[in-house]
Amino acid sequence: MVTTPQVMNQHASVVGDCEDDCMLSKLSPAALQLVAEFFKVLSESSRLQIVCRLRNGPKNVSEIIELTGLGQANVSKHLKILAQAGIVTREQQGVCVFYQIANPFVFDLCELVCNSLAQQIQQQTAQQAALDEFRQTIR
Amino acid sequence: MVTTPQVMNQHASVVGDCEDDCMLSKLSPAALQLVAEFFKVLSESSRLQIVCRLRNGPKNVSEIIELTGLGQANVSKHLKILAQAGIVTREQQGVCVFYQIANPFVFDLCELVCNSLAQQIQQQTAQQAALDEFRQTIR
DNA sequence: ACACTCTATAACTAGGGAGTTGTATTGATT
DNA sequence: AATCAATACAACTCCCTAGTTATAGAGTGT
Repeated sequence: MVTTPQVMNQHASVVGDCEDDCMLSKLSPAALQLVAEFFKVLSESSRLQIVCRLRNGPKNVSEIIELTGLGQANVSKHLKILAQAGIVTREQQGVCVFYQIANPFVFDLCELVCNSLAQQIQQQTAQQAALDEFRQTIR
Repeated sequence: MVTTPQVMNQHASVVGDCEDDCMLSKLSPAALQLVAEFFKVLSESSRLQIVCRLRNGPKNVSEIIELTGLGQANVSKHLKILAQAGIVTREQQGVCVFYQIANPFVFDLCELVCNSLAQQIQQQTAQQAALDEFRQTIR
């Protein structure tokens, strides 16, 4: 299922067929697809919720179910997707299965997005305030 | 359509109802939803391709269509989604409409993901090499 | 006015994925 | 061995969305 060798080749070709002044503007479709798929894994609030719940240490599935309020089968599917994406790792201990964050850089990603969103909202509210002010001046 | 005021309230409540040792583990559902929606915008390779094409400066729609090979209506829809997410900005010049990256931090996001994926692949190939080596020793 | 180009939008189809329900599997307990 | 609890998986439904086709609108030159 995973096209690892192809990816490596594609990644090598990224440097090769560069016509623009910037290499990143001529990314191979396969590499873009990989990045997009990674973002897709993080693009569901349920999965994001699970990831956040694992922020301060490993948790087993039952704990995740209880913390998130999601259905058992649903959580199981999401954890599989997160594990396949390399975002979490799986470790069985007896009858329980513990999941934990594989690479904490996902929190860097989330923080970057949060900052950007906060900035956007701040700008919007500033514009709103300016509009309100203008509305008063013409009254 | 945009739930800006609610978001602000939710964001304020994030700090409030914190029971864990880490605030981020008790994120409000609304905030998570916003972050997830942002990731969703970047989770389509066509949109990611458009973003990458805009890396070295603004481009009008026709140029984007030509560079990406996507259909005209399709590109128009994607650009609308990107603009609504605040990833690109729109500027009309006569009959042409130029789009450009609103906040270059999206490239930081992509780079972080790329690095992580490259690291994963590297580990996988290392494991593959170890397996091949082992296979030879038992032959 | 007319024709032409560029961009946006509406309507439609097909495919994918989230959530649910039911079931299977695996480890622990008695 | 039997039972119970924890987790995974299969099958199903419903909704969302990417892409396409056709059309509309807006700016430009003749």
